[in-house]
Amino acid sequence: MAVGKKNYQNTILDIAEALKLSPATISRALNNHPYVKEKTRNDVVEMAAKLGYRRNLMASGLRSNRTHTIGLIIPRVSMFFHAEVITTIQNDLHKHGYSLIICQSNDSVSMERELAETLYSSRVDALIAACTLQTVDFSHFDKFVEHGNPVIFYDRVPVEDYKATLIKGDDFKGAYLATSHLIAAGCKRIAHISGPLTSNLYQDRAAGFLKAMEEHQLPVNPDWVFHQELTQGNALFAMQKMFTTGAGPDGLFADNDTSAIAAIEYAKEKGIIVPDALKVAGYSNDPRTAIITPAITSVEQFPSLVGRRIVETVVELLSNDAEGPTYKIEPVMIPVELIVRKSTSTN
Amino acid sequence: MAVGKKNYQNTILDIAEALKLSPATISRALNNHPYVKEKTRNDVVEMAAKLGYRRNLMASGLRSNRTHTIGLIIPRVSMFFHAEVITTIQNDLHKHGYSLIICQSNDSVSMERELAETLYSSRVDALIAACTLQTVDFSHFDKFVEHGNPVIFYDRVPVEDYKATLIKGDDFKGAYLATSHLIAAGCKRIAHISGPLTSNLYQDRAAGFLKAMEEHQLPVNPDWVFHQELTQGNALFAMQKMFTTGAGPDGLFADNDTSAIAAIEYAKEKGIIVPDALKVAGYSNDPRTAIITPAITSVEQFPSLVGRRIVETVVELLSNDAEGPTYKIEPVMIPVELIVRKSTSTN
DNA sequence: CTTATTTATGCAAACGTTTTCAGATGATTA
DNA sequence: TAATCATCTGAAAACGTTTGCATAAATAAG
Repeated sequence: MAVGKKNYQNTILDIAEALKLSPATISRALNNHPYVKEKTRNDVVEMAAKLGYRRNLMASGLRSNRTHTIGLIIPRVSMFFHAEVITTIQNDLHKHGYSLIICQSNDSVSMERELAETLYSSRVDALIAACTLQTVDFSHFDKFVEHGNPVIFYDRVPVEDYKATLIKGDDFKGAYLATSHLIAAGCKRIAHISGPLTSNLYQDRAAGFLKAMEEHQLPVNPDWVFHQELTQGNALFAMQKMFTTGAGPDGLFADNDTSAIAAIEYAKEKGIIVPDALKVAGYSNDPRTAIITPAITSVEQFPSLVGRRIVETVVELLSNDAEGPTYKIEPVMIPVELIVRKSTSTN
Repeated sequence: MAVGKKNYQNTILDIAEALKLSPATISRALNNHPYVKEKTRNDVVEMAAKLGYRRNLMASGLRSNRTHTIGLIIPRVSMFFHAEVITTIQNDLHKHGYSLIICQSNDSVSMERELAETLYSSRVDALIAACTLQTVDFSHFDKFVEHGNPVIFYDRVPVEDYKATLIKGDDFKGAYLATSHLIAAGCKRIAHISGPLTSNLYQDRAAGFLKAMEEHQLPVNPDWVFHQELTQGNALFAMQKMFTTGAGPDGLFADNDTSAIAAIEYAKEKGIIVPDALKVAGYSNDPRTAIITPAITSVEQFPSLVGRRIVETVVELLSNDAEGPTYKIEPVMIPVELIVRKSTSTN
């Protein structure tokens, strides 16, 4: 049940001693400093490998003020969109020699604050954040900005001006496309299950929805517009509310796929035929939308493109070694695309 | 487009100066050292808050040889099982004051090696790893073991003896339960879509499958046992192979849900009625199994329990500050449970 | 052949903590 | 009152790198 702990360290000094060189030269050799003889460099690299040397990032970070580590704060890793984004971010960052510390806020603002503090303690070179839906105060990110560390917001971004880079999907357009599509498919009485308006995401989607309705002079029934946390339970509740009193809607635009799926399941149970009696469109193109019967029309957000853009931005901002800008003024926009499936078909 | 970079640091020395104390006292106050006066401690904490001080983890880690950071290597974050495990690990570790560095190997052995090196460079206090299916050589983890850092393997674990802690699901039982259930539901000709036998996971599941078949004296058709990467494409290919020549199987046990889902979709397309003509069971209880029609019987692996056990183990091993054991000899077993759904129903 | 320049190395001081050791203060006991 | 002990604090040395400055060796220019 027990085993002893060896504690030998292979440091730069061990290599120096073995080669009768100074630690400074070893450091330079390993960092590809130009002023080090070819042969010396080879010797050093060889000896390092032989001794199993691995740079101590704490020592090097402490001295050089760069950790080659990026922090990431997200609401949950398990959401499809975020999982995809993370994957791309991590892979791409790795190519550039950066590590990633991933933290989940569980959609709690206080946790988000704590995590920001922790990541600051780790002195990450930059911070990537998809904030909580409730985050309206962004002061916990100030320290990074003041310290000159790039901060990149994506998905859920601050509305006010902030010295950070924004990377956002075209939520207005996504909602507009989905709603217009429902209208084109013949829907006249369209409901909207929206997220809370504290987040820019849902503000934009609500605007896109309204714009499409307005353009086709369709009335918006206020009893059919829900601003709520986008959970399965809430969606079922909304469906119940709409379908137990009088004629329900003939079209539904849901701000996420979990809600759309719940709606479909409610409809199935109540014998409401989708898409004949009710057409449904969701958001995010979660893989589940393709599997359920009927498959659900949804808005693709290109998560891996989001991830790629994020890394591009981070790397660019960090390469401005000394005195470059620490953020981009113009937000980076990611396109959206409507993926049409059975749930909105007309025959 | 540009913004200047401020570079003030709030260090322990700033607090010391402001309070006319020595840095040593500040450090002790912040670390709850017993020998520091109540009032002093309060003053320090207050001033630290006022100055927005945050401990520099690199400096502290360098000195104290503890980073309070744990490394995690997994094949992919986007797989449901892993996403759940991660979530729990991260949340629970955070409660104990540890951060988590998550790395994806993308199921590539060479990437896994690289990541292990990187995490060693970061001098994480412990390493948690779910290895690649192809990982048979575990030497890249040796450094951690030699250095006295706990290594915890889960899901995919080394078969040979290794000075690390193993946390594994009861794969044998899971496969046995699923197969027995198919047999009880009347299946006589059962196929098995298995993963590659390089991994203990699939060895155990294969054994469980065979055991159940044997117990009921059912013959195993070698043409209906596939050892392959568990992708959608491979599963479709397997289905095609089984159903284009002669009478296909009347039962299928798939080692993951992606394969089970692909099988259902193949069956739907070819007009093979599930569960009447073919019963299907999967593994992992992916949320998609509950949504697809028919819903799929699958083996629940309790990912969040896995995560909880992992953290318990890590914390315990790390609390043996100086000279405790660095691993547990007995593997920690996580139970499984068969979740029965429509895809195996008898009427 | 000297002098300037480039290339290659070493010395030593940082980086911000923690921790050992010793010293100071105050309380308690002989 | 002196001696003992527990409680507090400070000085200084680490931890393993990187890097500015100085110097040495090799090369180029005058």
